[in-house]
Amino acid sequence: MGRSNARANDMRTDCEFGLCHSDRMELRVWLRLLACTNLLDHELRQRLTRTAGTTLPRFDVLAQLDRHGAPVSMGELSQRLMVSKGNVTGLIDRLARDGLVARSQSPEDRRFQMVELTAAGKVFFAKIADEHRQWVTEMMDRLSPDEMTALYTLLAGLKNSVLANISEQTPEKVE
Amino acid sequence: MGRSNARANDMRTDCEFGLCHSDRMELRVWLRLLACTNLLDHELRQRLTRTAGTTLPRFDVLAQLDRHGAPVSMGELSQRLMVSKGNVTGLIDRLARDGLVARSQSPEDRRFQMVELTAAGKVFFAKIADEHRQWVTEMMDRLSPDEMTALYTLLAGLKNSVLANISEQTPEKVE
DNA sequence: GTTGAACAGTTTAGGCTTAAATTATTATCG
DNA sequence: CGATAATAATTTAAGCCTAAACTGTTCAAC
Repeated sequence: MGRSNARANDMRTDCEFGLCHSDRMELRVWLRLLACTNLLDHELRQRLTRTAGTTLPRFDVLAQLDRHGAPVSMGELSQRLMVSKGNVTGLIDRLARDGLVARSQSPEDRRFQMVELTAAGKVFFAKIADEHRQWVTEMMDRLSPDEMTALYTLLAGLKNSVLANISEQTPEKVE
Repeated sequence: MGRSNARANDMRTDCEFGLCHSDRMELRVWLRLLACTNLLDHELRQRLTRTAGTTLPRFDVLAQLDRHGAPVSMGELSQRLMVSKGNVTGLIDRLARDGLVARSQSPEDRRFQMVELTAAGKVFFAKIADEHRQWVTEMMDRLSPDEMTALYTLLAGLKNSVLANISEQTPEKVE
């Protein structure tokens, strides 16, 4: 924040000429990043709905539970999925209603609600997970392995940059 | 995806909990892309809420209206924003309620509802647009200009790849 | 032990989002 | 001209999402 670099200030003055090529680069990258994510996201949601009658948030929950392989608390699910706790409550409500996950109160600490996949949930997830992975692979098939690696690396840098500037803003961030 | 369980516990350090050695590169890129977008997206939403009492969807509507500079129909807004028409109806309802946009029925074809910024809407948008751009620039400040350019180019390739795989019609290519 | 802070989860109110059904208007065609 | 199709927008039902308030439960300090 206070470290907003010299580059940004130089651009402001250049804006008088209406060009600001470098200054607008960040916005361009952001908008293109958003476009890519939204395209993939919307397509994955539609395919999940049409072929499996489910949604991406539900899929993400199932994937987390499948990966972990053991009961997970609501709070940990919330952190892993990067969504609010209230949101998790609703998602688990609906997944439990459909018989795909099961809740159980922790005997050691009765504040904790532990969640895990039911047998039906495991079967269901196994069926759609492979399809999901194929969809993603397919939609990126025009990028070469080198391009994928380069993109992967650059996104790591971007993520670190954002994380650094977020934790500056909110220093009391957990963990 | 069941084969990934062995490494489940190693992944706690990162936000991309879906990652595993056995997964393909495409999935890793997708999850990292999602992580970057979500981080930026969530932060921008929070700052918009805290500093301006507004939201990203509302901001996007205002930006479109500001850019176009003339009354736009609901349907065109829907296309430009890439959201459903019903969604636009609700967004414009709330923005009109707050006095930031104005509706008017087209005299030539009474099916059309034309929307434009009010004077208050223009003032409001001008105030937050600059802040928004600074936030984005700031959060990407750890990437060099070369890295930004490389990322911008790679994302164009990704966008084209996705577009090619989701659309039967020939998509307009981005640079 | 009692009290109060900290924590896990739920509830609530409001907004965002979509697909599908509906309404109102315009265009087409026989 | 009149029936019908197409179009623009809204409404509806359901789910996703958050912040903030609230309910229990545990724990620590007195």
